[in-house]
Amino acid sequence: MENITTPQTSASSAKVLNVDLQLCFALYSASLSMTKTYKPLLAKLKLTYPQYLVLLVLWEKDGLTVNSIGERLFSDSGTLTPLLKRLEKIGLIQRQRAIEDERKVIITLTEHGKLLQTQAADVHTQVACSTGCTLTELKELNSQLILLRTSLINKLVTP
Amino acid sequence: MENITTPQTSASSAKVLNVDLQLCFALYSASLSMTKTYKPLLAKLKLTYPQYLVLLVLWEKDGLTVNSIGERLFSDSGTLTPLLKRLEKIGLIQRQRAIEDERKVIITLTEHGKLLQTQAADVHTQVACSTGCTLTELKELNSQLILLRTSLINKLVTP
DNA sequence: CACAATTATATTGCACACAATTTAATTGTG
DNA sequence: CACAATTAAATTGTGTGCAATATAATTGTG
Repeated sequence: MENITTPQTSASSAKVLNVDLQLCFALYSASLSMTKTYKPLLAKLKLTYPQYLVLLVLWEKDGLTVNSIGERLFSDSGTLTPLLKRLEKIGLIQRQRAIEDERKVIITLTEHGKLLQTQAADVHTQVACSTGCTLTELKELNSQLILLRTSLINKLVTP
Repeated sequence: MENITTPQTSASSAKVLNVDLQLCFALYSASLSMTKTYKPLLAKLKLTYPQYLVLLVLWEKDGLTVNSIGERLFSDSGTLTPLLKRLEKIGLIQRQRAIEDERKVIITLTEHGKLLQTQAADVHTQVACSTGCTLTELKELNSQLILLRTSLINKLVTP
């Protein structure tokens, strides 16, 4: 689309414009496409993708606080509180204040919530197939995105 | 985190679970981080990232219909109509029905909207720097994400 | 030309994402 | 111990993202 003649040192030149711009959009649109791919599969379990992420965290380690879940998923109480209330409403989790520190809310899976893990197992596989990527590709892309995310988050806190 | 012993043919094994799971989440969280990186930069221009994307499209080619913009950005009227109304409200674009086909709404940049392009030029560069990637890396990641997106979208229409 | 089908946008409703503020509990300090 | 500071969630408000539906204009067909 445009010819980049900048040397391969760092992405600081004005010529970078379109490349980085394209990357951001590629990231943004690929992420939305991924969510759309998950949607019909998760709909069978009556879940949204963010709700599914919370369950993944809880299936790995149950009884976490809202904050711990938020740290794992890079989101805060403004997002999590209403989401968790919905998960509670459909009977997948329980929310209860910690006895030793009543500021904390402990999230626990119900039996139904635990059982859902088995049904959800297929979901991953189907999405992985839809990516059309090999395992190696998935793993490489994964590492690159994690590096990118780390870089972006670090620049956020210390600009 | 877990040992994958599946051969490198396709991502269809049950062992894939956590890897693809990580990729989807890496994509999701990297995309959100990117938006957060843009946020303070775009706030100076009183823009959100999706609004900025619409302007990018219009700066490239003005006078498009809602649909054309939607095709470019992979989004529909449900998202675009309110977004475009906000851009109109802050005086960056104009919305007017096409005279030859009154179902269509033509989006045109105002003078203010055109002038904003200059001020927005810095934004790309700053975000590119925050990625901590070289140009080569940005370009490669970009291509991979486009491939991934294409694959996902194709699987969506023909499952 | 009437009228069903199609097309383009708008509307509605729900679920995030996130900044900013509030509330309530706990901790630290004099 | 009182009280300011801190911490953990919840709340509020704005802006998407998207499915489903509605509305209005245009096109295709008999």
